Order: sequence, then C-alpha cells, then structure tokens
Amino acid sequence: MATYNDLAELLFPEITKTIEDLEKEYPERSLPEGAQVTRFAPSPTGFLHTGSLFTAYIAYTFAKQSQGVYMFRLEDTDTKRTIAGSADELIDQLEEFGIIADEGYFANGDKGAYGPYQQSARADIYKTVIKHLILEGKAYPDFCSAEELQKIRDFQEANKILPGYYGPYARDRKLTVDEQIEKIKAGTPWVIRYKSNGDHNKKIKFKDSIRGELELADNDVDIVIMKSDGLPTYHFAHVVDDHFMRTTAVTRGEEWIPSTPIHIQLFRDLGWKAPKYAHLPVIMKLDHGNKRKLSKRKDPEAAVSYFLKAGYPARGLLVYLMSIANSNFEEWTITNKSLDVSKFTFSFKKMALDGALFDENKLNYFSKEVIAATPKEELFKAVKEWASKNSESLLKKIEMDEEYFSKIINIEKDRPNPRKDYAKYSDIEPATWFFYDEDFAKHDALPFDEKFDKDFLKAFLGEVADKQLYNATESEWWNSVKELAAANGFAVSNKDYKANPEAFKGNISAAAELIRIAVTGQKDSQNLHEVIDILGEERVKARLKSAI
RNA sequence: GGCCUGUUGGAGAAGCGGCUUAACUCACAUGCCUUUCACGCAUGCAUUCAUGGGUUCGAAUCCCGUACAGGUCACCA
Repeated sequence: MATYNDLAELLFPEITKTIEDLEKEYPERSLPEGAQVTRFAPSPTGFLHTGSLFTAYIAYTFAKQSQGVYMFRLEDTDTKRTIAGSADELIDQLEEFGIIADEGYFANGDKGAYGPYQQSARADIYKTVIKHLILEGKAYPDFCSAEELQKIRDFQEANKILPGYYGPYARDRKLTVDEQIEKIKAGTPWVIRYKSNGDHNKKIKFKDSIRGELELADNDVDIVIMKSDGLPTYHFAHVVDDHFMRTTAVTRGEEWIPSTPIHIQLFRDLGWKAPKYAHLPVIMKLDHGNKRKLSKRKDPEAAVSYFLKAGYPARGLLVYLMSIANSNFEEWTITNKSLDVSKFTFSFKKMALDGALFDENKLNYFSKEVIAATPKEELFKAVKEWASKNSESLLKKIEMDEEYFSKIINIEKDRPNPRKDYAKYSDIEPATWFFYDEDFAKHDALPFDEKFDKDFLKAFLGEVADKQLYNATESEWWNSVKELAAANGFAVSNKDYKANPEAFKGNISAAAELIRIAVTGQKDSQNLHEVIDILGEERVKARLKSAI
C-alpha cells in the first residue's frame, strides 16, 4: 500500500527543501519593539486604482511611523489577467506619491532578503509547504473537472444546501493514496486542495485592528491551494508569503473579511502565528442614489493617473486620503498649521468602518491649500515637471521665459493669506492666458461698459498708459491711477460717489474695471498692480492703446 | 438565498447613558472686507441621529425586530 510519502514524491519530486529549511532561510526579523512589517500586494492587472493607492498609503504609513518595514509584493499568480508592464507602472505611480518600498519587487530587480517578491518566482516555496502538507495528510490532489464541480454546485443549489467543496461534497477527499497515484500516473489533471478540519457550525473569532472582535463561521471548505498551472491561489500564497516575509500587519480591502477564517485556519494548522489584520473600508461613489465602489470602467477618478494627468499635486491627494482615513487628521492640520502628513500619527482605531464617498470638492480644497503653501521655487519645478509630461502648450510658455512664468503662478503668494487659485496644475493655463500675447491676441476683446463713449475711453486709457506709474509699489501705483481717474471724472471715494452719482462718470471701481479689461481681457483677474508689474510697461502700454 | 458588516445634515465625520440647545471640516447661501476675482472674516444651513418597539428618572449612545446599503460565497485576487 502506497504512503503519503510516495504521493508527495510523485507530485513534487523536484522539491528537496523542507519547511525547516525555509524557516532558516527567512528568519524572524530583528526590529525594534513595536516596529511593523507591512506590505502592499497588488496584482499586475492594470493601472493603479485610487483605492489601491489608499491601501498602499496606509500600509506605508503604518510601517514608517513604527520604524518598520514596508514591502511591495507582486501577486502575479493569475496569469490570464496579468497585463504586461503594469507592475512597473504601478511602482512608478506609487513613487510619485513617495510611497517607495523598503523591500520588494522593482523593475530592475528585487530588493530585500525575504524575496523573491514576485509570486510567480516563488513556486518552489509554495511547493515545499504543500509537499509538507501532503506528507502530513493535510492536503490532497483533487481530480474534479470544472463540469464535475459545477454539477456538485447545481445539486447543492437545487437542494438548498450550502454550496462548496466540503465534507460529503468533497468528492476526492476520500480517495486512497493508491487511487490518487493511479490517477496521477494516468495523466488526469489535478489541483491540490487543503483538507479542512474546520466545523462550519462553530464560530471562529479574530481581532481586526479597525473593527475589533469579529466572529465568523469556521471554514470547512477544502479550498484549492495550488491550481493546475502549479501556482498557488491567493489564500495559500498570502499565508505562506506573509509568514516567510515576516509580515506583522496585513492591510487589505474589506472584501477579504469573509475569507479570513480560511487564512487563520491555515496559519494555525501550519503552526504559524497569524499577523494582525486590518480590513480597510473601500472608497465609494454615489451612483443614482446608491453607494458603490469606485469603478475603473465608469469612473475616471478611479484611476490614479487621472489625478496625475490633471496635475493634482501628489501631496494634495495624500492629504485628502488621510482625511478619509482618520477624520481627526483634519483638525490636526488646523491646530498644527501643517499639511505635512508624515508628521501625523495615523491610527486604525480612528478609522471609519464603512467606505467614504469620494469627494472631489474636498480634494480640491486640500489641494488648493497644498499648492498655496508650496514655496515658489518648488511650485515652479513641480509645474514644469507636470507640463513637460502633460501639456505642450504650457511647457512652451514656461520655456519662453521661466522667470516670467514663475512670477505669474506665484502672484500674491507672499501675503499672509495667499491666493488659492489652483487645485491642480491644469487650472493654471485658463487663469493666466492673458499674460501671453499670443493667447491674448486670440481672445475676442471684451466690450467695455456701454455708458462710456469711445472718445472718452480713448482719452482715459491713453492717459493711464502714459501717466500711471510703472515699477512702483502698489500704493504709489494705485495713487497715480486714482489721480488719473479723478481727473477724468471718476469718484475716488465711494462715499462721494454714492452721495451724488450724477456728478461722476462712475466710481473708482468702474475706472479700475476699464483698465483691467484693457490689460487682461477679463473683468476678474488677480491683483491688478501685480499683473501690470509682471506684464511690464511696454506690454501694458501696447494693450491699453490697442484697446480702443 | 446563507453568512458578515454598516446606517448621525448635500459630503467627510465627532459623540459611545445625563456636560449635546449634536463638535469640527468641505460644499452651499447671505453679509463684511476689498480697485475685480481669489483670500480672509462673520452668520445661516440635522428640533434630530434609518425605522418600530423595549430597558432607564434620562438614549444618537444599551437590547430586540424591520428596512435599506455594502461585502462575500471560483483552479480571480
């Protein structure tokens, strides 16, 4: 009669290592007390999702604030869904947010002593553990075809029995080793299933860092741990990887809660210590009155690249995400007058349990704050960097005269309350086009108030062009404008104007508006003095004179 | 359908049995400031905490039912 040993050798003849070997190869980490080892473990199946960025950011923050280790692990076991190049894209985008792994998979090779960090390269590790389980009789080959599995499921559904491959429905669990060997030798395709010893009627308890004590039915399904392609399923890979990578805290989406009993069972049966779990809420969106997950297909904001392309500063998004993660963060930013997220102490306990609705308004708010608080030089660099990737027309303008451009985007920045015009870099061009003659010429001239006749406008604007002060301080310049306005029949003080509107052409605002229209082509603009100062005497004169 | 989780203003939320006439932030509205806009400042915006019942002198806060929402039941993660 054949033994488990015969089976194991037939299944995995190439595996010579044992679990003990692996334990030695990947020893416990020696880290300071309380240091957390976390990881972000995406599948390379497309671009970086906003929800993934959130998850990665939390894992990163948790590791960093505890002086721990943050890893990046590629879960590329689903070869059918893998999209070539997406892994590197994921890493690149994460890097833009400063989320750089201490250890993990990188485009130019792994970094760290607990690798490989790519599941497809860890097949031997998984097989070593599986061989061990086979030897112990805790796992077995299953020969059911997809059709046969479907039959079992149909039967269960028809009879209102809990669906799944478990207990009496785990057909191949009862095969003898001799039968198993015979089928393998006959070339029957197989997968490896884990022989669950769980009882569905019993509850299993575990502590979630965010949700507290959770109680779920124990798992009794003989889950597949190795697929027919020789690669592990998520459940098994998670347990093996996070054990041998010595992960201390697993942060993942809340969709994993129902399968956590499987993971805990696996850890327990393998004699390993399970990590702490933190099941993160998912970012949602309101769709016809219902909350739903951000969808890659329907929602542009589901892709991180959307924000990057629009020119949101990375920190703006990060600040927003942190405000969702820990709502006390917002108060912290106010009392600490800081938007430096890295100084804030994040806590799982302060996390909301249900998914927040993505709020573009709030993102814009934080992003404006971030941009307004960014030092001039740094802002200039960031905008140029963005333009070089995303906006040819803006880049052209920047390169024409860098100093000029820098002044434009930093208007009224040195004041106690700086302007907050831009939530994203793509807001810059529509707000500054008039600084560029080429664009200025393209725009139709905005009409002046009809109550002023042409001769008067010509005289007034001509006088302003020639006589207003250039290269002066704001008050000097404004005084000169006021004098000219007064000489042309405008009321300098609003009080005078209100007392006797008939006596004047208009109040000083009306005069300023005429100048503003002539110079900027719009009724609203940034501070006129600074605009004129930046445009320069020559250009201002030309515009005032051609306005008529 | 089974199981899990959740439900406080338009949004993020604080609150966890009396200090709450429900904090704070965003959005929105109005006003002030101002040469316009933006900034800033001020005020307003939930008589009510999904709903029905119970416990209690007292409930958003504790218990039960109902409704609604989300998640999950794969050789996908």
